[in-house]
Amino acid sequence: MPSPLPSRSRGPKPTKVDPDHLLDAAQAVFAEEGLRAASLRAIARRAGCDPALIYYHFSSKEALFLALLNRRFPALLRDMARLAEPTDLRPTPLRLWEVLLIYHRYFKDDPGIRALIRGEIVRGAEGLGHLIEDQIRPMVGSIRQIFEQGIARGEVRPGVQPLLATFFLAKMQLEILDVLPAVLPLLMELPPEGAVLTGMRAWLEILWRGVALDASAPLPTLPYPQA
Amino acid sequence: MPSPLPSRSRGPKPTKVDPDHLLDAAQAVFAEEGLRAASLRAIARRAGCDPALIYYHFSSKEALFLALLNRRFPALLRDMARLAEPTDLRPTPLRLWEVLLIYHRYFKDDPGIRALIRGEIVRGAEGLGHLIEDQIRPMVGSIRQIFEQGIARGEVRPGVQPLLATFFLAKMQLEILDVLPAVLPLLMELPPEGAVLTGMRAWLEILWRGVALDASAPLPTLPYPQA
DNA sequence: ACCAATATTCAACACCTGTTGAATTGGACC
DNA sequence: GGTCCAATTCAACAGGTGTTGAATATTGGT
Repeated sequence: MPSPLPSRSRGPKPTKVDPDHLLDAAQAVFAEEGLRAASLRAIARRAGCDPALIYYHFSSKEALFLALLNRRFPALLRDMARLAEPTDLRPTPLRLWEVLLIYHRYFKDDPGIRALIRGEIVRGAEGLGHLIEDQIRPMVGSIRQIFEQGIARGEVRPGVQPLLATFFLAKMQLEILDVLPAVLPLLMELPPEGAVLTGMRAWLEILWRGVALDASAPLPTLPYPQA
Repeated sequence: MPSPLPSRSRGPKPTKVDPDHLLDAAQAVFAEEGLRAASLRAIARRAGCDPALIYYHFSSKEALFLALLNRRFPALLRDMARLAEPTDLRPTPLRLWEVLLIYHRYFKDDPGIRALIRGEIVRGAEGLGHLIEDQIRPMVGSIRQIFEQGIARGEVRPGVQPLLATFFLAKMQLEILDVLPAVLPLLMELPPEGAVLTGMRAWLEILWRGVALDASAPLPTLPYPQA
């Protein structure tokens, strides 16, 4: 008979696929493929479900990505804002090191977001742009304040432009997280695991000597993140 | 009659579409869209011809892109190698400034290649990777030599790792060319035209103070490129 | 035991992609 | 004036993309 032979596989699964699991899969695929090349079918495959299910939980691919951003940024912004409070009287180089550590903490597992910040900003605001800017502007503001306070406290040279210094600090940290582990082993004997921390440390040394009022003053001891 | 009604538009045009014109169009589209998103149809549209014509001159999209690289890199590598010759006894900061200027000269009109260098290296060698590495390795080598000579001449701190310093110098220059003009006007009163040179200058000041043996020594006067 | 809401899949749509083979034309040479 | 080659276009292929509407199981409430 040409009966529509009921396929067994539809309907809810025994264990629900909750949206957070979808976000995990999406993050992984965005990380590997980049924002544009990551396909919903690949994300669905990773999550072990049908592409259409993504549309049950999120209204579009873009919405899925925005949800990904909103899962990560607010906490990052909070940490960054706390660090920039003027009541924090620790030496400026130490606070800048903390900035790098916060970056490291929030971005190390998420090349997808890094790629977005790195690349998509360049192309101008294509839909996502304005929202990213909303997230990035306060972050930039916090770091900038640290530099400004550093000048006011006589630790940073007055000639240094806080905004440019912020740009250098933050941009390079993204490059260190992204590119250094891939490139350093190719060109030198350093193992990839150590590359990031070695790079961060060398970077802060150069940047700090570059902006410090007294370049010959030694760096304070920098706390390393717990492995 | 169902005669095949001879279409008028085939055959050679009055003015040939030479491959170089195709490369120009490809460069423009790669620049705007990025390597992956740039379509052959868009390139053909820009060049005013049919997509199939591209396959008459180049064997594939990848070959087209490689031809683009080969049009730019050799001259860049030559300039960079000449700059790194040990007979060049000018002060190290001035030579580093020349490195930035060479970058500026060769890359300022080609965001496509910059995007490639910035992004595609990260994803590892997917076909293009190895060739890019062949072009980039000698470039990195030249800059590194300048730092090493700087140490030998007592201008650069011995503690500085030449390879990491090279990484910082070169990477940041790409960011300055790409991101700074898009971002600075958003966050500060600087006009976009001045952003690149202002950024380059501030960057060299910080980097040089960061790596110099005597951080209090003034920078030599830096020649600006002719506008 | 029924019913409604929820979570899931299937199949298709329209469109875009790199690529190719055949058809066609213009110009150069003899 | 005929012949050949180089340059160009057309039409199609096979595959991938985001997205949607309908069909279908499962679960929880009453």
